[in-house]
Amino acid sequence: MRSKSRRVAGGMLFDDFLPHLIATLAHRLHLDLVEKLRHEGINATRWRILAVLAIGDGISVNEITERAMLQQPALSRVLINMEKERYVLRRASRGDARCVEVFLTHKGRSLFNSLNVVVRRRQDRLLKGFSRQDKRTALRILRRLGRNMAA
Amino acid sequence: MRSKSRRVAGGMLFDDFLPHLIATLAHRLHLDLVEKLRHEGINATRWRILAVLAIGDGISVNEITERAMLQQPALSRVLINMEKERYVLRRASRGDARCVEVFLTHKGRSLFNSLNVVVRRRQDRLLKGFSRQDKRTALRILRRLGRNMAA
DNA sequence: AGCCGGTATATGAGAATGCATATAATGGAC
DNA sequence: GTCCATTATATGCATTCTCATATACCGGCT
Repeated sequence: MRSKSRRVAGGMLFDDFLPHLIATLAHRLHLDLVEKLRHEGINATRWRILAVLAIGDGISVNEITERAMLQQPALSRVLINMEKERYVLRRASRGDARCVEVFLTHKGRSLFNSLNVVVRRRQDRLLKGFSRQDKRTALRILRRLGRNMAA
Repeated sequence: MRSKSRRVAGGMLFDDFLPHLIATLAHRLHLDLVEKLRHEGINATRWRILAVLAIGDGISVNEITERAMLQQPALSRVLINMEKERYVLRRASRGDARCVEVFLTHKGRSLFNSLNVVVRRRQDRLLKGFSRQDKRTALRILRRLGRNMAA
């Protein structure tokens, strides 16, 4: 890569833009997802919520907040709306009346499944040209980045 | 990785959540950046704009729209605000009065430079534990993903 | 010159988000 | 039981984003 000495306009070193590259990638990944979902009338936030619930529902708002990396007030409102639209069901916990337990409805689960089909199709495009080996490497690196960030 | 046959709650295949993993990574990258910048009172959108202009300014709003991957109305307003705060300078193009040419002011450029220091410091944490070789690989993969998406 | 389709930017209205704070419920000290 | 610090969720307000549309300007045609 030899980026250390590559220059761009203004005499800045290319390395100075590495953060920009990563930010750009993150934004691209986001836009890619958003575009996939727009036709289905759903946004990235809701999609992450659906995925979290598909992995395991009956969890509290707080729990979803952490798993979907959202802020609690935002999540609270989104869940209320998603309940109005019958994608999820909110129920006060028996044990602790402060907690709201959230469940995927059948409608919500089948939305997630059908979105998954669409999303995976485009995901394939993202990995176009990657050999099996490349994919393994990519996944390993992405996970590692994720872990470093979570730490 | 053998993800093909790994199962999670609800009998779904692990692969079904790959898109979720990628979306999660993108969101994490975004949050990481946002956190880095919050203390400086700036958001991810403005940071990408500063980076684009630092690479080369005197370009039109349209041009920035593409390079920073924003929607034009959003960019228009942000630039107006950034001009009020003296980070950029907007000037009607001499050749084509429809176009607005945008320049970084000295204030804007030094903001970008100081942000870059902060951002790169945390970037290092992101790559903690990566050997020189690993970094090269990571960069290669990130670029490749970016290219595939842009295509 | 005057009209017109096309292009660049701005603006308006509504939804989403972030931050601060209010409400509701818990568990424990007394 | 009652008071209080703590936890879980909801709400208010200001800001930002998205979508649709308006305004301003260009270049070519007549």
